[in-house]
Amino acid sequence: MNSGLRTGEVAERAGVNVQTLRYYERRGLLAEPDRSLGGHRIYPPDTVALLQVIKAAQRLGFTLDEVAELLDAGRRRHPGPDLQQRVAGKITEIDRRMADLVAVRAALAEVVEARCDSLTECTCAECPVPFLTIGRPE
Amino acid sequence: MNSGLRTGEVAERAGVNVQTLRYYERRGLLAEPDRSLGGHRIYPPDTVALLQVIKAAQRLGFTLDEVAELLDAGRRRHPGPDLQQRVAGKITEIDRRMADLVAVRAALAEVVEARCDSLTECTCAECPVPFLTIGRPE
DNA sequence: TTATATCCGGTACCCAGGTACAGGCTTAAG
DNA sequence: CTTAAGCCTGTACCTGGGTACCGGATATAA
Repeated sequence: MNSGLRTGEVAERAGVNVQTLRYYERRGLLAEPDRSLGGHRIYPPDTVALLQVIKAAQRLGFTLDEVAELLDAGRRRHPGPDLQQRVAGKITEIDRRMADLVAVRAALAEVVEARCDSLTECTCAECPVPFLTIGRPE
Repeated sequence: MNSGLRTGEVAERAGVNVQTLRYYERRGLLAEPDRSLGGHRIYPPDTVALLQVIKAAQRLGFTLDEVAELLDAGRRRHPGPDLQQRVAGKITEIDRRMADLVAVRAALAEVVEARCDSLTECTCAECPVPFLTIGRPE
């Protein structure tokens, strides 16, 4: 009787669109759930948490493919250095991104402080197009 | 004789595709340049720098629309608090993003340290699904 | 002058990540 | 039992940010 949520319930609780559930299923992020006799999906309740994990990872710049990989690298036990390695790689990536953000934040803060009037041809001698050198291509 | 670059030159120097120049023109990021008698675009040399600004801004998470706005908010003088305001807004956004990154970095570092074996159901008591609470929806 | 490299505009396509719609079946409440 | 709400599959479409291809015109060097 209890446990088992329908698509609509899962979607609402996780704050995603119903279609998105099916999309994630196709993409391999959500396992195919059991079905009711009539063919309706019945999700285990922790699906909501899983979706939150997915969304969190996504907000942090992982693509859906990466999320999928991470999840199932995690699921097939035997820790393996696999997950460890991926995670380490991601940390490096994050560090790079943070460095970029720090740089741009500084640049933007300068723009504010100096009361710059333009990003491209600011007239205040002190901030010669601060954007130019930021976060250059890898 | 001198000054005035052709699409190919600009593209190469700025490290972008030739098509991208035309695309940016359509999007209003690049002004329509002068043309040769035969109709070929002739760009002022600082276009290369402008493209670098655009690319930098983009890497930092501004959409092309935002970049376009920022650029022409900047171009029409009378500094106005307009640019200042937008920039301040972006700083706030960046702070949020950095906080997220810091959080996830910490979470990932824990995963590594604790030798977690899964992101969703790690067996090591100390790291109960660290991802879950990170960077929640605004 | 003629070959070769570029450029032109227009249109079509690509990828990621969803979202919408149509037409039909299922489920839960009354 | 009826009926509305919800779900099903399949397919089409959307946004953002480009990229590719076409047939034809231009530019430049030998």
